[in-house]
Amino acid sequence: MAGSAASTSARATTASQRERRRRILDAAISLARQGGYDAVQMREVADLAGVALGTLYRYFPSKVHLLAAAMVGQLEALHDHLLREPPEGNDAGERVIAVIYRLIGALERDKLMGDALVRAMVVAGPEEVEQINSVNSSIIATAIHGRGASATQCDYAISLLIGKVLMTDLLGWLCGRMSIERVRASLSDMVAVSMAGQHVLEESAVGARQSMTVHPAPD
Amino acid sequence: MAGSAASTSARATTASQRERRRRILDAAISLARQGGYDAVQMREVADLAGVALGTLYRYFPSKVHLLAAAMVGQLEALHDHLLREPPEGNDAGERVIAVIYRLIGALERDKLMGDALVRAMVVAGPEEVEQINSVNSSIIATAIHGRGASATQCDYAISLLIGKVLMTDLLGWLCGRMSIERVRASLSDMVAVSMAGQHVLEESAVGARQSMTVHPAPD
DNA sequence: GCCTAGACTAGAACGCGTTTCACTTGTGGC
DNA sequence: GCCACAAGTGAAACGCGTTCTAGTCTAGGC
Repeated sequence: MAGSAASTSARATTASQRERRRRILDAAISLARQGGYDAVQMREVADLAGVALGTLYRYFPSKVHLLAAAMVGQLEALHDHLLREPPEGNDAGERVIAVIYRLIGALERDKLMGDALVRAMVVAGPEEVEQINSVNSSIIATAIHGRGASATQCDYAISLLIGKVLMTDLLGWLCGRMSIERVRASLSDMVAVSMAGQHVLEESAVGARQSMTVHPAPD
Repeated sequence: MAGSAASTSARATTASQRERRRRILDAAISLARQGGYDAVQMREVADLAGVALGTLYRYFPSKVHLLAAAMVGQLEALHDHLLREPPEGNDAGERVIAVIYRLIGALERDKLMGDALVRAMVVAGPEEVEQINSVNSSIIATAIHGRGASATQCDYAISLLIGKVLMTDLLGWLCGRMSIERVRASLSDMVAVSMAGQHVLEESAVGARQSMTVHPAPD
């Protein structure tokens, strides 16, 4: 959904292959949900999905790839959800906070899965992270400009920065070194500072990052 | 800092034990320098340090602990260096950028070691990260207020945020998903935005710290 | 001196991600 | 029908972090 078909289409050709791929991802999510990163063991995933270990590795070349793909799916689901029920708030800051809190809430409800996904993404390779960042940033950018207006490059640069702090804080929380309150506080600070300071990026045209492709807004 | 010995003293009692500990850390750094995270293999470290594997694990309960301890040492060395030759710059932003660029330069010169240290710290536990963040943030905070003035809570909150973006970007660079130019650009953005927007934290009495009062969780 | 406790050593063993291999299955082209 | 080749299977094997075991060395108390 939300263009996910396009992002994962390069591989699966046969219907049964798409089906296998889905079963594998489901198995991974299921294991993640009940035991976090460590519980997602490749042999277990293969068993649960009903495929051989070698097949699992043919579909996902490593555990990190597997979890990154799972994360993309989850984020796209969140994005869909947000598009259907846009965040409320009068200014950009409020909307961004609303979105972030919704995401944190989701992770709190499913902390173990969050653990698996975030820990995987930290060590993921360029392509996976690019995909994830792309969804991630368009979520935040969408919140910044609200519905209707289109995201500027500045919006995107800001949302990248916020996304980085978000990721670090989530990781800190999941690894047990930050309380959820401190995560919320840190992100409130970050959003407040960003909103207050973002004008400097507009002026200086520093935000011209060409390699960033904004996730296409689906309908 | 110069008193770095104090921060690691809790353990070693005998002189020979301090000596062993130092040999182990040296071995780890040496291996890291020549092959990055993956080259720091516990058996190799033990061999190179001339201790048994069990002994290595008695000193450092895991590879991550070992590398985190090594990182603290390196950061303290950098901090020492910075205290001796403070960063130049007329305003806080320039000084922070100067410090960050110096750090990036050091890592560029020794990329493999950076890889080992940063990747370890990402998954390190609370205590280790606390130590590292502490040094890290005081480096940035020192740069913000320049020599003489004392760091405010706001300075500290800002330096925490910058440190998070810094860590994420370094990780992105070391994992090959960001060019060094993009790292520099991202951090320039971050520092610019922070300096332009930090006043909002001063006003709001730095709600940032322990508890969060402002936004009720939406959803 | 001897004795005990704890530190050190050498090395085997375990767990899990990953790779490899020999074999079977199924699917499109003749 | 048949062939060939990619995809899937099952299981063994490898690498490295980590743990465990059995034996040795060393320092302090009697």
